[in-house]
Amino acid sequence: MRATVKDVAKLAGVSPKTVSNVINGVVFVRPETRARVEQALSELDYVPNMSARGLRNGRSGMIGLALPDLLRPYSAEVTHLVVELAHQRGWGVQIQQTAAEPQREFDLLSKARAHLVDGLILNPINLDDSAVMTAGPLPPVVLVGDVEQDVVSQVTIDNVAAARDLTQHLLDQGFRRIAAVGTPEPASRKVGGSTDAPGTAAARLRTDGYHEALEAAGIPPDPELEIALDSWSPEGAAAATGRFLEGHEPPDAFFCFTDTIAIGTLSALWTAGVAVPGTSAVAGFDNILESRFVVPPLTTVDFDRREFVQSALDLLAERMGGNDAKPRRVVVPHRIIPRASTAR
Amino acid sequence: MRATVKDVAKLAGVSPKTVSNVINGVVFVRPETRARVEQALSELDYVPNMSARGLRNGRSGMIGLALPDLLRPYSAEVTHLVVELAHQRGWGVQIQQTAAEPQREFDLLSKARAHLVDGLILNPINLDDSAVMTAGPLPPVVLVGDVEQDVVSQVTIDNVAAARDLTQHLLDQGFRRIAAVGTPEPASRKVGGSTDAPGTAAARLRTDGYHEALEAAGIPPDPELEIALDSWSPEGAAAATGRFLEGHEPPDAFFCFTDTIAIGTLSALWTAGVAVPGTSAVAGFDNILESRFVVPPLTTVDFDRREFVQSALDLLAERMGGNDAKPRRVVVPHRIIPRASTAR
DNA sequence: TTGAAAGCGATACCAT
DNA sequence: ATGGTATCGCTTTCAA
Repeated sequence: MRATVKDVAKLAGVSPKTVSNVINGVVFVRPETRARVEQALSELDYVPNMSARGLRNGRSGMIGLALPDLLRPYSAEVTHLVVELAHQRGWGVQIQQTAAEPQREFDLLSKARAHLVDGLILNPINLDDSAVMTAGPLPPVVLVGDVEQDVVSQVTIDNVAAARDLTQHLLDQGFRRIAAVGTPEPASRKVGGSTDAPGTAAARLRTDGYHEALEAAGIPPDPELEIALDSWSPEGAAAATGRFLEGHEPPDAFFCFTDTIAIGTLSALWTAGVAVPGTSAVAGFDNILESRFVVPPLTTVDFDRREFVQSALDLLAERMGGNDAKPRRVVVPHRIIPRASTAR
Repeated sequence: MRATVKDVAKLAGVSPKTVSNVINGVVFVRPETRARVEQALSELDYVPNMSARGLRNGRSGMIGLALPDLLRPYSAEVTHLVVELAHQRGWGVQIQQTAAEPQREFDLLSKARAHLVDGLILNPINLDDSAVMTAGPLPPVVLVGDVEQDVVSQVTIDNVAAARDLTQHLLDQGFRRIAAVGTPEPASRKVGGSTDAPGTAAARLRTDGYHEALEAAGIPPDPELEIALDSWSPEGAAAATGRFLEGHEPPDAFFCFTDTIAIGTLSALWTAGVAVPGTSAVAGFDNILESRFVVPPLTTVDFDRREFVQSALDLLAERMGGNDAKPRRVVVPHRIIPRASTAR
């Protein structure tokens, strides 16, 4: 059986309270008492029982992280940073994937209220389905990503501006016929009751920015050049781009709504024998680690992911501190990284 | 204040025990009693306190997952599967990254003994530093990956055979001068006290397989063709491959010890203007999702990741079930996926 | 500064 | 089938 504070107290000849004081190091303990307790602590190889501590304190020392799809390199980068930066604050991270069923978000909310996690970082697919819009008291929650709301704190980038800037970069390169890959399903094709494809909120905002830039350049958006995807994956992008190329001349450029999509599009173009750069250009979004190393290196939208995650944790800490101030919204700046994939 | 079993019991006019019985649904409860309790449950929006339950039951319903580096697409795939398959068993997943400091493995072990997690899936970098080799009783642990041990259960692939098979594939394609990227630092270059580079155990085993295949073909391994890396990353691989190309003619083929490495090597070859396939071939290891979509599509070693993770969870469940049988070892089969990157 | 005792919330044993 | 009660391990009043 594992040692408890009582065992330690008995061995050290003190009371459980004193042991607790030593462990938590808040009040002053006489050095010799402290030494005796520490001796007993290590002698018995004492490990505190977190469940008991959590029950007593009402805090678990863990936060939850809910991402739509853990499979993507982007998710890996976010997870990596959340784990590292949360660790610095002494928090553990429980991870959850929500794309499979929106229900999962509610599960996590429940777990939060069940005191299994003290707070939540949530990347909702779209706000309508999101559990945060539910009635009732919320645990500390911070949203990352694209949905529009002011119920809880949020960290995001300006998707519309970023998409506009990237499209502008393509226009500046002299490209006129610019396809967008990852746009939302056209309304006409939406079937009632079906779940939206992943990334819907981002898809809409990025499409808006793309349209704005085109229109500002006097180019009417062409629905034929908007390629919707079942999923924001290389598979989906390669398949959709391949089908597109069967029915259309290669456009001057493809604006892919994530780098992961761009990898699929590049693959389809390679298969079809379309030169990149040369015949078509390709740009992505997110600046994942791999995008510098794909062939050709990928022009993309970058933002400081560490700052992004750090902000999320700051906001969460604010909430967890019992701060009832108005939810805050942090917008992390972005910039275009031009690389060979959009060279002329 | 949130409702407790007591509150529910009072409202339903029953005892806490009955409420517990209804919630956990083990023993029979009279339908009308059950109905009253369920009514009260939802009326008070009851959420069980996991800390309390954990304290009482000695189980938290969570498992820990410790990977060296969460940043890699491979880690993302493993994490994705662990979360999904653990969810099916009703387990939550707490995630930890260990490459930064080996210390972290001990932290997780501690957390396990602190009953914050009921079991652990550990991918140790190398066994020497691993916390599982420490003395003392271990919580339920399953190792995934490459180290040789028989202290705890383990799921792995046959790295030596896989590397041999892949090298043989390259030989079969007619390549003779085959470089390996990701080999362990030569012993002479190891500085005392410095931490091993990530993936050391795998690096050694894959190097062994590579050597075996070469020797079987009558080709003496050439240390000049063994390219060590600081880290198994695209950056590291691109830099090392670039340096290699400055001093050497391009070899017939590069055997990269992960797909992530291969992406970096492909990038460096592209930058140097070396045709792939054509002048050099490139092969990877792991068959990450992206490898089918890189340019050119990457020959690699595949194994069923779902089976891999499912086995790990099976083994863990065995341990967590209090089974004290001998640790088991599951070897998941592998196969070579030939793609364009090693075409002649 | 330290000790004694109560209590966090859920569950299991022992009754009935 | 259900109720009373002790208990898990820790922290925190309240006293001394």
